[in-house]
Amino acid sequence: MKQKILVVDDESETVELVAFNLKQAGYDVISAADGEEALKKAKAQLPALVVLDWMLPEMEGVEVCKLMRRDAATSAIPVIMLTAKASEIDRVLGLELGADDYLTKPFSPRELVLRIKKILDRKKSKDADVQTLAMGELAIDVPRHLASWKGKKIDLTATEFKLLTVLVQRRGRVQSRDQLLRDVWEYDSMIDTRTVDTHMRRLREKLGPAAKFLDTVRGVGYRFVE
Amino acid sequence: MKQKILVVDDESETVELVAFNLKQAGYDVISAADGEEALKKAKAQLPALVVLDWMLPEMEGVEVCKLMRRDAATSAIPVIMLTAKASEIDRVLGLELGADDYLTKPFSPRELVLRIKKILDRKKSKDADVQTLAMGELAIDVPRHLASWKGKKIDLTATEFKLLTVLVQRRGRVQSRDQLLRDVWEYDSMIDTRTVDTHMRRLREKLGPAAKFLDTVRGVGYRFVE
DNA sequence: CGGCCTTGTCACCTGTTCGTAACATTGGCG
DNA sequence: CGCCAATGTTACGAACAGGTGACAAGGCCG
Repeated sequence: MKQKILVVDDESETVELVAFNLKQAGYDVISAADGEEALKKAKAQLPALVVLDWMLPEMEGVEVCKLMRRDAATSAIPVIMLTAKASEIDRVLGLELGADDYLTKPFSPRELVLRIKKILDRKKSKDADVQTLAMGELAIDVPRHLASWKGKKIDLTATEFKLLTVLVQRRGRVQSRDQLLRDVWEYDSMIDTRTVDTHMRRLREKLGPAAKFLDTVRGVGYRFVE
Repeated sequence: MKQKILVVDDESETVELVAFNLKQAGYDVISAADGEEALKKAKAQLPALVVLDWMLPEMEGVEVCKLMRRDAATSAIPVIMLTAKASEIDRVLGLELGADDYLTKPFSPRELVLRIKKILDRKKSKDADVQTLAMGELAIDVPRHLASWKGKKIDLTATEFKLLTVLVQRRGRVQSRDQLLRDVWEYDSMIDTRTVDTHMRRLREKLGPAAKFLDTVRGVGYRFVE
């Protein structure tokens, strides 16, 4: 089964050049010429990776990247950015955007293919074992939506499960209530930050002995102990 | 503090040979003769690195490696595999297992030590970079919201932590009370500048011996000595 | 339709934290 | 040496943050 790659650029030459090389390398290619189209296709077709031009009409490539990260359906799709200015590189790779790699224009199509391959390979191997997280006796199976303690299943609601997953994935680091609201409840939820507390309580209740992993950091937020 | 290395092999000669050379090189060595024991010790003692024989009774070295990777407690520990067959090399280093390096038997103990050193050094320099401020024995980890003195955790409230962070980030330079109020308490707080003094006192109290870093500059403000 | 589960919001309560003021000490300077 | 301003120290009430129980508004399913 071929992996699908979405190429986003408003210059049709660039798209064609990239598409040709990627097809040659054995990938399926779909394309978009502006940000809106890109988002729609990304969400509808769930490509394995997105090649995204920094400069786009209407919406900046930056915006597209941010919005993709925000939507749970597309947040895990790797993004490679194409940029004209080397000076933007820091922002691209930084946490603000979370792109996985970048290339400055003009770029060698061959190098692009190589980098794509590297990212997809890395991701494939990660998916294989990272989808089940184990913390001592606490196990979390993300795709199957199952959590268990010492082999015994724990019944969690959708929100509780997502909250737990987010905390575990960032174990060690403290997450503020706002951050959790953004990442668990999706964006601009007009939700009271105290709601997080309530869900933490329910989570703790259900986790029982495993609740010891959930740490409150007064004045800051919550953390899953390492 | 010596780094601990776990050596796993069912042949006691090999273990002894390796252990001898590693001790000579300044490492602490623990050993295990089979997979189960290896997993137990890896989890309990959290060695800095594991040397793992490919062939083990009961459980294959491969299995041990996979299981270690799956448990969050041990997933970050580097593994070096010892294998008899050169043909297995691809699988070992491949993404399937995620070993960090390999050696084919028979191997030169000297080379093993060199490779271990290389891996541990690489890892150390990686750990040092992110957001962790270290001042001698005083360590501050911003995302984890942890402060420690000689490895021992210091309990700080949110404001104390932020005050310390700001001072450390600008170590060497004197910060006026007004500046600290702005940067730690945010916006133009209507707060008495003497409040800073009180917090400095609390901070000093909790830091104990590390309080020597906090310097009062009479008539000006405070400074974290370099 | 009715009951059950989920979820967001309150209100209440507790221990902790914070800001302030009052008092003690220190250090610079004449 | 003695004074005064700056800083250290102590104590305390108010404010706050987080835990907890209760509840109502949906949503889902039989």
